[in-house]
Amino acid sequence: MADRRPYRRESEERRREDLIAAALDLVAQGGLHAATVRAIADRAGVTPGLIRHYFTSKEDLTRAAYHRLMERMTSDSAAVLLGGPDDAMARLANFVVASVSSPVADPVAVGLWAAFVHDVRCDAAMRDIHTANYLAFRNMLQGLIAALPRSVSDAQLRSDAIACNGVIDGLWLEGSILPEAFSLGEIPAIALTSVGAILNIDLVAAYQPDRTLP
Amino acid sequence: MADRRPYRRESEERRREDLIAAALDLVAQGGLHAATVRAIADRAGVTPGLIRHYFTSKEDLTRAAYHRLMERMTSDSAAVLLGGPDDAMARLANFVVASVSSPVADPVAVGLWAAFVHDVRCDAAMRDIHTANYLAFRNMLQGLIAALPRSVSDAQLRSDAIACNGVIDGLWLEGSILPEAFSLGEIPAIALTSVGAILNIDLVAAYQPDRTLP
DNA sequence: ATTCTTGTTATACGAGCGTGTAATTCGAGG
DNA sequence: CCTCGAATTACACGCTCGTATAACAAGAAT
Repeated sequence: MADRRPYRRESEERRREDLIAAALDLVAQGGLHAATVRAIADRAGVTPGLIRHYFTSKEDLTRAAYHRLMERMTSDSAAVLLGGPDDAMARLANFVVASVSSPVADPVAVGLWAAFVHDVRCDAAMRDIHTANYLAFRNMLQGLIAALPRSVSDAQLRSDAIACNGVIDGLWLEGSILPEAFSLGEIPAIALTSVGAILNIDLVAAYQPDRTLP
Repeated sequence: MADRRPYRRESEERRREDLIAAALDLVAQGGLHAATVRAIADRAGVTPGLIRHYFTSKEDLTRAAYHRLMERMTSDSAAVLLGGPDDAMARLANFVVASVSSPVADPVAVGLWAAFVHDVRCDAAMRDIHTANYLAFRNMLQGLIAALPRSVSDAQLRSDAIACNGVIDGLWLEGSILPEAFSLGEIPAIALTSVGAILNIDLVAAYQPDRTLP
């Protein structure tokens, strides 16, 4: 037998990582139907058979990819809290702005996220992944709200967090799907004003953009 | 040849209608990949070939289905305005509640909507459909806000509409994807409070549920 | 050097996809 | 009642899908 394709052995972690990244790239670019086993393997630089060596089925890979996506989105939002100001209002304001700005808010990210929504509804494992990450995000937000110099009941705190999460998600969605419908900085400004109105504080004045970046 | 399937001739409008409804049903139930030409034809009670007689391609049918879906969602929200109270605040309150309640807010509807998001990003025709319907909804909301007894600038009115639309969309999304995470009536109540806070009015008191229904 | 494990490639299979094209049969107009 | 256009069915084609399985080779162990 002539020329068989040469290859290098890699760690399981590395291979799973590459396959997941390839799958997410393809879904982002061409939707769910573009992420076929052959295309994923090709982009990851391996042959299709290898996918079934690391994932029991394509569905298994899909779940892993969704898990990774949600992790990335939550951590991108949380990143802004590290090294930021200490003031509670400023921290909340920065978090709100980051959540409706790039890279969290991004046409590709929304398309990617939407591709999995149907499965979240129908697949229990997918729903668990979603629930955990949704609550993680909301609790992060609730923690920031709780740190504000106000005194409200626990029930009120929960309602405030849901409401603020709602307006952030809604603006994230609209700004990402239809970016050309809004002027530059319009969505972040509206997000600050709205969250401020819901919590009855002046978030616009509290916003402290990161001056360590150009 | 023996037994060929009997059939009745129907109007073009009726056939297109049935095929679109069948496609939407299938996407809602099993995602985009479940809406194959064969499955659509089967559900519509015809044979696959007929689809290409009324639509130039499957993509053409997909666009028509998305158009129909968006129409339905907007008109479901608008329906609450007909025959409702005359008071501007009450009209807005009812509209807000309807937008985050069944049938507008519904797990199936969200799954259906999400299935098309990727195409909206990549297909110009799909994006046009989306833009038109998004703006129609937002303008309807803006009209309700403009009718309130307040005096604000046009720019402020636009910002208010975007913000209210954002919180409505966000709550619609979260309540529909994860209904079990909220208690009964929690989402509508939060929607009223939030929109009221953004507009600085008491929407909760203004809400007048339709008493003609049981 | 040689062996052995197993990560990796190669290849095949059946099912289902969207799409063309020809054969039928419905039902309206004469 | 007959005719005839066209709505509808029937069928085949080429392709791609996810999966199964066998052959191979890389690299650590000896």
